[in-house]
Amino acid sequence: MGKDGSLGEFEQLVLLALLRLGTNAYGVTVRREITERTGRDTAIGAVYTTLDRLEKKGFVSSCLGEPTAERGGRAKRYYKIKAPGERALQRSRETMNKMWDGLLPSPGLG
Amino acid sequence: MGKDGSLGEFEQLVLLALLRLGTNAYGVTVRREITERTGRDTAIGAVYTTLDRLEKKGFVSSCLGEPTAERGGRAKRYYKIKAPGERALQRSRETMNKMWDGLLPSPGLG
DNA sequence: TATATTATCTACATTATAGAAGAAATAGGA
DNA sequence: TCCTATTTCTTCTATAATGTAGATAATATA
Repeated sequence: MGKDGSLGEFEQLVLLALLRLGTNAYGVTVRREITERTGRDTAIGAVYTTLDRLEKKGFVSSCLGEPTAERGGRAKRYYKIKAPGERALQRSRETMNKMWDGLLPSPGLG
Repeated sequence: MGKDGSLGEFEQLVLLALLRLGTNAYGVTVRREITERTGRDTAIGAVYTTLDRLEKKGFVSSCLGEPTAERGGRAKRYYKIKAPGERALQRSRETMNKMWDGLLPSPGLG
């Protein structure tokens, strides 16, 4: 994170996935949400390391759930975005919007 | 750059600055454009290293201009975005849009 | 025991950031 | 004129933060 608290590209995708998934956000669903929605093929390891870092920064919180009665029903670690995370996300969006503002329609873009 | 050619956050800002500046895009003006428009204070070194990388990837081209008759009028290196750069920029934007889609208005965001 | 689902660990590549140093121009006074 | 200061800009070097991915481990049912 920059000294100003700005987020990286993938960090933003992960935070957005948390928002979309609501109470069902854990490693595997986060990865699936990003892959299905954007077509970007991400490794599961990338998702976890990013979630770890976001938690260290105080942008998300996590808690371990209960195992479920199904094959491979290992306990999941659920993640939730926190207020500072939402604010950082919003700032990143606005930064981009300001740079894009008025740029479309334009030759070659749009 | 990811194997898929995705751009980092700052790389996007720099490419957008090139688009905005047109024929007057060089290190110093790129930095100024980003700082003034987004409020994000960036070091000049960061701008140059990013421009270098983008050129190596074939996303921008550069050429050295003529010195100008003014104090400190050293020759500037002018940058221009290339078609692959514009496409990468557009893809990055769309990826984010897909994740943001339908998320606003939402409690805490907007 | 085999297989499924998920988490954790480890290592490395790519991007981001910043400061220091260098190059090349004019300004201005001795 | 010549020297030094100052301005503008680029280049170089080093380090921190993010992105990526594979291997390993844990824990559930079949």
